[in-house]
Amino acid sequence: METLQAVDASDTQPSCCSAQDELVVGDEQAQRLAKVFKALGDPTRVKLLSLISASADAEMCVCDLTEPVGLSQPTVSHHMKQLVEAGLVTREQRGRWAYYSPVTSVLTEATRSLTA
Amino acid sequence: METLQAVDASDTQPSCCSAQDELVVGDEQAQRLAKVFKALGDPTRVKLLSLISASADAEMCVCDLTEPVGLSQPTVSHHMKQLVEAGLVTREQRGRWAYYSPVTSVLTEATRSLTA
DNA sequence: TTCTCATATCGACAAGTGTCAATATGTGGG
DNA sequence: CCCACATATTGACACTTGTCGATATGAGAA
Repeated sequence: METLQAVDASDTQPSCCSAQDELVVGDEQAQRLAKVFKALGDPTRVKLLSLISASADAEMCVCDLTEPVGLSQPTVSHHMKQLVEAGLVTREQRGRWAYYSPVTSVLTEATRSLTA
Repeated sequence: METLQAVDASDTQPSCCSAQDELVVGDEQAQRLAKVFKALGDPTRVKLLSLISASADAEMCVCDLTEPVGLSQPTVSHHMKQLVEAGLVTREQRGRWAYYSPVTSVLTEATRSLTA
């Protein structure tokens, strides 16, 4: 099984203040940023992240997400995995349920890397 | 030929203050947001947008973009078209050259729609 | 008009993606 | 232990996407 290499916020702009400070993003950073944006390049995943962020305690399990998006449980699980791998949400197993929480900093930092 | 329906900034969060104010994005908004993020879901397009934004006058033609990304001219032209259709850049024909300028508000507003 | 050059479009191909049904994994309860 | 249930993985399928070479379009120059 491969490790889920999540992208944390600080990793989104790694060499922002290094000696070789370039205005243009490098190859590696472009790939990391694209990974984040790509995870939100599907309407279903946009809706899923929105649902999680809008929930009262910003936590939801898959069972709560399946019905709003109108897709099968395996499909929702698949989408959530991509959001986790992009670092946009975190997954916590509690009992039989998996709870997801948003990590807003990843998206805001990625956006800042392209608009600064 | 189909029209290039670009997404402008104000259209990114249309019903933000309407009577039926929902915290969760609707189907149409999810599609519009996904279209913006999807355009940045490729490392090449991330780099292209970064190149344009970093240029002195924030303007570049295709001929200047082909070499930095190391791809063929048709491929760069194809990527630029997607950025234009997503509303992330604008295209202006001046003489024989096509100049592209960044529209940062589209990305920032899209991000705000998911992090507010 | 004709030539040149910058860009866009077309056609084709390999690779990736979203979706589901079926199945596997793992967690708590009895 | 075995059962029930929530979630993840697998296999398969249609569809999309990134890329290129070849060609078309369009704008200035001669």
